[in-house]
Amino acid sequence: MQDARAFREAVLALVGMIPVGHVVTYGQIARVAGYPRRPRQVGMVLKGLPEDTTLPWHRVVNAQGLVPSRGRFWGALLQIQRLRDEGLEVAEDGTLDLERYQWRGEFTPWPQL
DNA sequence: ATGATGACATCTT
DNA sequence: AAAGATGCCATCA
Repeated sequence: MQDARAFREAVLALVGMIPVGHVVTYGQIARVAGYPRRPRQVGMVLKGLPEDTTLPWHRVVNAQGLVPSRGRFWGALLQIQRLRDEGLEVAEDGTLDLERYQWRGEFTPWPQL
């Protein structure tokens, strides 16, 4: 590990690069950030985000396409709501079609945003 | 300081 | 295919 603070910064940066209408998994973020074995810490970072953050944290889901881990956490409903607002089809359970929505492209800063 | 917990993933029964 | 075990490490009690 290099630095917890740097890790957090990297994660936040990547999350902000997720295109609208797409989602990524925790493992994906961790891997691209350069920390292949720390998907969990990614979640820790997001948990620490302020409520008024502009970061699209709702576009981060687990590897199964299930929104929050145990089905319902503090704001699963909110996350699902937001995803739907962006035009994604999310089931009541919070499950969604990863094959269809997972972002597979490069994580680069928005070309025009 | 030690031990338990967790917005997860992956491997092994 | 489904359930259990392991890895990981920052945060909390």
